[in-house]
Amino acid sequence: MKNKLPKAQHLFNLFSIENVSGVVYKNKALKRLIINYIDIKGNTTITDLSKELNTSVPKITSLINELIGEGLLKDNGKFDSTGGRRASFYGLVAGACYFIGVDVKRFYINIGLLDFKKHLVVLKEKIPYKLENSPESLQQLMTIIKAFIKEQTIAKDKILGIGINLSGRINNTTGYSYSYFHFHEEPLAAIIQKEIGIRTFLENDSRAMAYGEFCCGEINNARNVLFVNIDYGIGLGILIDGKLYYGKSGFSGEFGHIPFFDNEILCHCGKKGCLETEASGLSLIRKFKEKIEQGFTSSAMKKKKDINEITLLDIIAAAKNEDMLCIEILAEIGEKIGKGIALLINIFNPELLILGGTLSETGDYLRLPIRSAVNKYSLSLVNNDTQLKTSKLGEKTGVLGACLITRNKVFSF
Amino acid sequence: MKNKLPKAQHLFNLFSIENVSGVVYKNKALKRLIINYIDIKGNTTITDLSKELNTSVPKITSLINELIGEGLLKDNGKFDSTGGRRASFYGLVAGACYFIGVDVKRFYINIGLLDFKKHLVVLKEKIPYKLENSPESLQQLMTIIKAFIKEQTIAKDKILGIGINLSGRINNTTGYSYSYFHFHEEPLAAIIQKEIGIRTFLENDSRAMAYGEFCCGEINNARNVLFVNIDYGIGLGILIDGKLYYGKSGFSGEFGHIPFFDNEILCHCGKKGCLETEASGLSLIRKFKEKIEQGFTSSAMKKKKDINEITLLDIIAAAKNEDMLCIEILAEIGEKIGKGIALLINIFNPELLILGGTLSETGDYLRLPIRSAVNKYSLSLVNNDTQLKTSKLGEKTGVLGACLITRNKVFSF
DNA sequence: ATAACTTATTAATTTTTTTTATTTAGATAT
DNA sequence: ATATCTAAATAAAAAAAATTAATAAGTTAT
Repeated sequence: MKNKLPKAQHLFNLFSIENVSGVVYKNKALKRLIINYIDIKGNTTITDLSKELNTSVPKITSLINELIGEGLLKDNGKFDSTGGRRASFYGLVAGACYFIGVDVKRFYINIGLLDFKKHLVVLKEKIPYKLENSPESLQQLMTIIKAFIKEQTIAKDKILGIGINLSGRINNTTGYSYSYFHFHEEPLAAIIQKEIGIRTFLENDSRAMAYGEFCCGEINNARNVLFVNIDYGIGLGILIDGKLYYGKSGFSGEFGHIPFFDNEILCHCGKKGCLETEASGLSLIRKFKEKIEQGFTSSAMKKKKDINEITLLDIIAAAKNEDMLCIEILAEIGEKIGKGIALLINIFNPELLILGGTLSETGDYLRLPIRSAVNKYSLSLVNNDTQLKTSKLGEKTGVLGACLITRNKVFSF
Repeated sequence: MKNKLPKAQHLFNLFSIENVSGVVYKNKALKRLIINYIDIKGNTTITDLSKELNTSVPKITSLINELIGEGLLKDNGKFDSTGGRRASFYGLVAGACYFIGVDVKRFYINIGLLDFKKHLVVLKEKIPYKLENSPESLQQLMTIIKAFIKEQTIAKDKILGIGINLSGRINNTTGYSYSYFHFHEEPLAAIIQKEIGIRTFLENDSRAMAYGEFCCGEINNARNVLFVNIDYGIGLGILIDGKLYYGKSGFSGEFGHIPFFDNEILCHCGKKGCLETEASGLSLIRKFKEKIEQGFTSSAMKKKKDINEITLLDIIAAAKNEDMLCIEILAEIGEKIGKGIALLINIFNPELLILGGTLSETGDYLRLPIRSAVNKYSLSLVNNDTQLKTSKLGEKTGVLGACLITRNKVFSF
């Protein structure tokens, strides 16, 4: 039994509780709890587990030994003494299994490989790709994923799942995507899974980023966290009591399309007055164009011939280079985003609100107007509770989230 | 042991898991699970519990017998046969303990007594009371509660807790009320508890109503439910996965004070442009006054000399009597509330949204404009998921919620 | 009416788990 | 360096719980 490498099917069986009952069921459940606890706490001792899980030391000992035999845990040496005999501590085996995360952006893809210990062992950023709602674009996406898998040196059957982030309406349970690649009767997740041969899960991009940030960012034990994804659109990931909130069909967090303005700007969702029409990357670009057409100048235009080629990254770069026009528009947009965020704080009273997404990388140019609008527009007793932070994980966030959500799905954590 | 009536302290001990471990802990935990399950399912059989809790039949049998001895459960006869020997079914003992719920409204109080089986055995509606932020008003509230307790014929020590609903910011964990009766260093809940001698918990009114509706209304197994309390103000109770959502300090659901309008109307919270300034009972009354002052007529004014004496109930009554002015204003307000609700639906993608509170009793006059605004302003894919219902529990809602939340607190369900 | 079949309950047996006692390993004080 | 203390790990004993078997109490088909 010893040193037997765990394969995909083997691991699924370890945790599946179908058709089991009685002692077998209880042992499986306990093993899952052990893994879960070590997953959160890192290395742990038998005594600690015994207290935490209200189970006797000998029982924990025997389960731990089984888990070691199954290749999921290992003995990582001894803790420093707490006055008596030193305790062995046990941790997850990093190479027990792997997960792939694919973060699909508008103009590129980030893709990564996560091991069992939640380390992102491979991360490829900004692979050129243009997200379009066409079968060709979907085919291209799958080609990129397959190429990535081929590059990996680990045993392929140790890859237990693929998580893919898309923007728009995604039902994570059924695997349907409604905003992109909705060509067939079959759920998109199933189509991709068939093509690649590994269990595949879809997730809304903002939600995945929220989870990545929650697991790997500085969250100081916060359990109720909002993640605002400020990109071309504006998305929201909601964590309640440490768990992602989906809503009935996984459409929660459509923050960008709340009716917030009394304007006549048509949103790409078909409605008017959406928050996104005046507080998003898209509206930033629209305002930038208007200003340029009015005769204003900006360093962002230096390298471009056509104004339609301007991307968010150009404007961010220009702002960082002290370009006045870009800084001004950012402040304008920030004030409106902040008003929207004030609304969220009033409704959720969260411990932490994280600003993420491409636009959040402009730093203070966006953060300061957001912060002052939040103070202005939310109840002070409520907003005093909320820490406002900017994501520090950058492009990693979405990939991490995709991997971690997949990991949870596979193990039903 | 048999027929020993449970007293308050005895019941607390039954469920407290402090300073216990090992087998004792596990048995207590299992007993709690049994009670919990019967609480939700109603009568249950030993076989059913055994499957549900993954515990052997003999073990469940012995625990059930203990619980019967402790006066919490009783044998309620036999189920109809399912093909073989008929199973005994066990249910809660209604009179095992009681809880008091106090729903404090602006101009009256509703108060009730709930038994262990969640039946509201006593309900006194509309006890005259004027909510003012003064020590006298607090004293009067406590006097009413004490009088109510005195009236009850059950053993006083069977009343395990009192729940009190107040509007405004309430921290249910610490027992502080920030909007009303915030006179002392000590939490308000502790002050009342000391005066009355029974464990006391505070709750935000909308949240309590949400919970009352969730437990006793028609919710069709929905787990993510929003309850919009349309009264003088506009509140929101949020249920996520069947549990009340509080936020960091219990200030979640400040829906009435989201920055939603670009107006100059000063809200009682101190800010401008709150949803409440144009979509609430207060704004309804303000608009009504404006119209009357402009020379419009209404049957609601017939019985009143002073326009300042008009209450929400007057306007509701007039609308039900086909008063055109009131109906028009209701439609106007409904449209705005609906726009606010559209926002909630986009963010929460709930299975169910319940309209409650005094104003919801106007029926279609308010519901129809709300419904059409919801369709107009929320994403159709998202709002297709959401059932919109009007509360049918009426004044009971808040009292039920207060009792049930207290019951959960006492038993840490 | 009786046999055959279901399912619940109870009793007996076996297995599992906890508890308690013992041993091991290291820290600290003398 | 040795005795004393603390805490972990292991072993043995005791208790608890799960199985399995047996019985009870019904229904349904013949």
